Amino acid sequence: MSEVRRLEVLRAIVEDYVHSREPVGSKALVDRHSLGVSSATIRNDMAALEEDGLIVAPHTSAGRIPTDKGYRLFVDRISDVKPLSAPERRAIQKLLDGADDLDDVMERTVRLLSQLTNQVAVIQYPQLGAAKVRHIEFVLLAPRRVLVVLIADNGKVDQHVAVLPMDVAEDALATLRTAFLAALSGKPLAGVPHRLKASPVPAEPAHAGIVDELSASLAQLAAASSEERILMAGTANLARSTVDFPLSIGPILEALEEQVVLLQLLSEMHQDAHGMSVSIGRENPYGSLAETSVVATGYGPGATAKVGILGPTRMDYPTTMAAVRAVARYLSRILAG
Amino acid sequence: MSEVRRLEVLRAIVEDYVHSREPVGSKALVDRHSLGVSSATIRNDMAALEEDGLIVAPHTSAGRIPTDKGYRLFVDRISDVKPLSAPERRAIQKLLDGADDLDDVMERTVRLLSQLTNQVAVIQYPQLGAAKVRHIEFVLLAPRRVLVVLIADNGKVDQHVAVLPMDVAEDALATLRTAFLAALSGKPLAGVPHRLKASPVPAEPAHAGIVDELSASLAQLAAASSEERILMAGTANLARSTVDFPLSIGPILEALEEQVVLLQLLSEMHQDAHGMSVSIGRENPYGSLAETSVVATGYGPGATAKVGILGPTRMDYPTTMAAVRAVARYLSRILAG
DNA sequence: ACTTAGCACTTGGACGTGTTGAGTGCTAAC
DNA sequence: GTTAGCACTCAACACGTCCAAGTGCTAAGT
Repeated sequence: MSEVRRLEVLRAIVEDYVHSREPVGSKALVDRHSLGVSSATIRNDMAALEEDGLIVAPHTSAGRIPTDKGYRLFVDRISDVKPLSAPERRAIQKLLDGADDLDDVMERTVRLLSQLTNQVAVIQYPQLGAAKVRHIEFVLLAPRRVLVVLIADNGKVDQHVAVLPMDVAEDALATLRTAFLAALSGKPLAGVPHRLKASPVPAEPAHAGIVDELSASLAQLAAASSEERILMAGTANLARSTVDFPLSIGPILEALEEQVVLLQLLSEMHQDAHGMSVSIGRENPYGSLAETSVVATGYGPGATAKVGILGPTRMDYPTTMAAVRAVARYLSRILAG
Repeated sequence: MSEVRRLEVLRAIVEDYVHSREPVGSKALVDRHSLGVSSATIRNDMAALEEDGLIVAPHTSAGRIPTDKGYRLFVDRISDVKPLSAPERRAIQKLLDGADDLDDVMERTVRLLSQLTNQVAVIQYPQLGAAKVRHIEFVLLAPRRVLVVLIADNGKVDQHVAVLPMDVAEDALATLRTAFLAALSGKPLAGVPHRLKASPVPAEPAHAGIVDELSASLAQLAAASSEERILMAGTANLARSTVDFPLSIGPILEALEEQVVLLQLLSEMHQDAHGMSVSIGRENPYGSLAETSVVATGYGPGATAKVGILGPTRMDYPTTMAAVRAVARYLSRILAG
């Protein structure tokens, strides 16, 4: 019983099952693939594969379907990534080159990826802990309300309305801005809260309350800005892929809305040799995503932020992985340029 | 055959059907409601209601369910809005009072409303065409890349990266900023593109290309900023409400991702005497939302922006309308304060 | 030591049939 | 205008039968 043929059989089962969505039997296999042996031999191989926990039969007289473990072996050892078609590559390039804003890039990327894979696409904003303070702006909205704007050197802008304990003049505010800017400009966002606490910005006693309030706002902004965010697209694709299993769509949508779970999931995934992260079915610890696989990869400087897709365990891994990888590469290029 | 009893029967049918999700027959009606007449009489009334197109029978030997027209009559003439419970009111107040940012307010509102109604909640950002330019900022990111930030007086901030045709010094940029600010400060966002075109900001010949580029960026920003945006939450609720009709969820999710459709829909709805807008089933022109009703109302200054929910035609209109109205009122109060 | 043909066995799904119960419309009496 | 009574319809359910796909096993073949 040759070892390599057994893997070949597993590959055939995975490919057929992904394609047909139906358990695949020994007869069907020898018909569709030229394995050079009879169905009886295949049956023996299948029994061995089942013994190893790589495939299961839903019921006695049905064909086999891959288990999570089977998919895992398939992804790790059997499948070869198939490159994208030329038109697909052109589409990626064309769409992403048209973007200007960071927000725009993120949005286009996630839409593109969801269309390319027919799955739900998610993208994590570049992690900003390493980003530095580029600019600070105070804008007087009303006598005691100041819009505090913090601009990071990677183009991300966040704002927050601070309510002051007393009135403040425009020019006093401008002076304060200069002081804050001198203290923080070029410093990493992540260190802002600590820095403000350790060495407060000096101020006339009359303005102490104001400075405190502004410091608090800036600290909060810096924290919020280095907090991670997620964008997603293609949730409608869920409906198609779970059409035969409509119960499961609710929990998945919930998990998607709960960004914390997604962030956790993305950050916990460990990359393989090629920098791709794949989590299959119950490999992830979230019950509501038990039937769901995630294919992701890092992008951008240091490949710290993740971009990827989320779909049913029964998915076309080679093609999906190719799409995710290609998009991430273009994306990194765009962000670097 | 009394006219008022016929409406009473319609009301009973709507209420029972919304509650049970099953066609309701004459016998069940007299059991659950004390109408004071026999089932045979109800049958006559039902026949009349069906004649009027207010209810239909899915098949010969089944009970009746309301038509869109039936729901319409129910909403317009029969139902009375039931006030929210005290705990619900407290929850609204507590949650919304904790918000600071405009973005934060929007997000909290939409989450709250989706939880309150168990439906998909949507909210349209306050329309910004009437907002005015509060502040402009140019931030040099790289030799020829300038982050253009436009701050409106309602607290909304938008940014865009402009790529200049030549290098520019920090101080020259500061001078330009002052010039732009002088020209645009306090002017309505909507008028910015035209204003820049009609009377361009003066510049030394050497900076002409730069000024053009910055003008274009600002014009684009102003246009994008007065463009309408939508936030939504609770899509997972769709799964529950369409559990017996899983085919329909896909198109609805698509429509939700296509913000243009939603904006169109919200803006086209006409308000009733109480300021509420209700669109029932096929009353809206979008095929994919044929089974979907929308309950919305305006909020904020002038009640121009809309907030509301979206759910199956078979929904509890009185309760839903009460929740939407209450949230919109609190929201208006918050934004005004 | 593998491979293969053959065969008995299992079983979900498709199909046909009968039964039931909720619900209707109609008619005739009140 | 209301009601009791009745014949009728039809989806839903429960069975029973049949069939095709698929399996595991055994014995023979290379």
